[in-house]
Amino acid sequence: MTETNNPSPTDFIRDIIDEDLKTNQTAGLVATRFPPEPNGYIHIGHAKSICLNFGLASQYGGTCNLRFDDTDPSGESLEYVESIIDNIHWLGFDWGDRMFFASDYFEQLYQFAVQLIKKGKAYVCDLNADEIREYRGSFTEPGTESPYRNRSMDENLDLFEQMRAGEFEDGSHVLRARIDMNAPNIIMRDPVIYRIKREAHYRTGNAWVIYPMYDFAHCLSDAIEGITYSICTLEFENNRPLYDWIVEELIENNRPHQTEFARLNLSYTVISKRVLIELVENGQVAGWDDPRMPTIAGMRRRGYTPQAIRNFCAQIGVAKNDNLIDMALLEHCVREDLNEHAPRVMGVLHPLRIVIDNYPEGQTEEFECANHPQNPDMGTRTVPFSRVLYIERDDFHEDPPGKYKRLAPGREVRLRNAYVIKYESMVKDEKGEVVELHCIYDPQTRNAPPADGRKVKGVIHWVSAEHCVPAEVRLYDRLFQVSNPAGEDEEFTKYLNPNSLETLTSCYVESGLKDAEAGNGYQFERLGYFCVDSRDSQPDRPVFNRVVPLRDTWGKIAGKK
RNA sequence: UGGGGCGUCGUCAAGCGGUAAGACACAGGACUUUGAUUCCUGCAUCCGGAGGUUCGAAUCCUCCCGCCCCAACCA
Repeated sequence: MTETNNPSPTDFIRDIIDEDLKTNQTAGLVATRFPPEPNGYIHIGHAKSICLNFGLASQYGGTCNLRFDDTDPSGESLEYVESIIDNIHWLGFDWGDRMFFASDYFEQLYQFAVQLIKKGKAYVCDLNADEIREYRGSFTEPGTESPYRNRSMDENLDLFEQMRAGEFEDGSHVLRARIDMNAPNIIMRDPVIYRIKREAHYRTGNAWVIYPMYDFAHCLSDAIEGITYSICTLEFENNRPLYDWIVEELIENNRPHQTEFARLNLSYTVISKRVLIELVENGQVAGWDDPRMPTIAGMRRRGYTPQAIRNFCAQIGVAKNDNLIDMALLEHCVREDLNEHAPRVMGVLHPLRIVIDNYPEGQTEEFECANHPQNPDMGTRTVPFSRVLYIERDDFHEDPPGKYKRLAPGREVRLRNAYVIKYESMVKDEKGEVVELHCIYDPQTRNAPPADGRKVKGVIHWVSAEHCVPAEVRLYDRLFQVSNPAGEDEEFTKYLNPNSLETLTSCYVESGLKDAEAGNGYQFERLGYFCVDSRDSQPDRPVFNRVVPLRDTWGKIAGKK
């Protein structure tokens, strides 16, 4: 796969690796990992991390593991594991046989904990959660040592074994690292590394009632897998001293190192798993793969392409600045890819019936149309033409605004791939609404400019009423009305865009789209890119999702007035 | 408030002591049987602020200001 932009992106992480390689810090190895917790679907923010981790591995001839960080059974499930695997593959990355689960390391991790106890560096604490919090102190006050901090090694070993054996109630005991209750970094004030939780784990079932905490499991999982670069987001920067502490206590050689980068934020949406789960559970979207969701599944169903997402991730770069990336950049990447690859077709979203008065009744002819104006290799297709057509309601104006160059009383316009037609008359209903147009066509203009040299500026799309197929089209807009919903003080749902989905049920698309395959993307000329919905589309009743509209210079001009 | 991190164009982001890349966005223009695509052109005398070091500073030093993260038995 070739990225079209940023051919050789550089960033501070690559600088670090280059330097390490130069000074032989990792024996020439670059081993990364992508470590999702299977408690939700992955989103565009994860894509940034996936592109970084897998990208590094491929760039430096290293490896990137997929590791499920499944140390907290609540909320984790196989469904999520499967969706994550599917989504990463779809994005275009592969981990070969290097798929791992932190839960597979539970026994090893337990033994590491025992080792820590034997070194006098961990103890079983009987304080409850509230008490632990109180003893922890605050930003300004140091913590207080737990009364259980100085238990003997044997007692700790015995108690920890009992914890594992299920002798204690949930929450009654925890295993804590014995570090420093006065540490200015609160994370280092004897952090909890094991808790008792009687909850079935989706993989280990009821084999365990104690589970390791992230800080303990993650760094050791990295070490077990021989990870050289453990790349995570900025909010874990505070945890790095603990990461290093654990690794230094328990790992002799080839210790992994953590490097943090800024997570992605995207305008007009929100990409925190917690919030996305809420949207799904409250029914504010139709599911994890709702095309409005910033999830990989949602973007896929919407019609975004893996290449577009990868290009986007390359474009945004990797740094440590907090950021809010303009959604317009993502849309640009999507258009850029679709412009090159999507076949052109015609579809009418808001149909207006038009009769070509001088075209013989019952006659049909076929036009050969290019599937891509700039790329003849994409071939042609035939599109039927007849006396009665549908055009876009918007392409006719009874009283056209300035610079408008489409159809209007007295005007001529080119029917895309077909004839030039001229306005004759209109038919209105009792409400004064235009319901039908009558035009005449110029037979000389088939594939040719008007013989007398007159210029016809406007070009509009159309479908033949007799041949077209009815379709449903779903128009999507930004999920939120404010650029940074996560930054608002009030509940984010207040800023949901009520018009993020508009369903059009009486659209017509050209006949060739009758059996369009799910997932296929097309450009509906002059409108935008559309993708056959993978869930709801039927052979005789296709459903299209608008991936992204075409850039609309006219809309800007018209919008200004 | 203690600790950690970050401040370069509207949004991202290069830059690593030698005089501000690039992308998106935006604004003009050319071409066009998609008001699309493509193609030109413009868009930070200035790098959070103030001092200082230096022949020379976005890059080094000092102080100040602002934003983000940490007080889950979540990750």
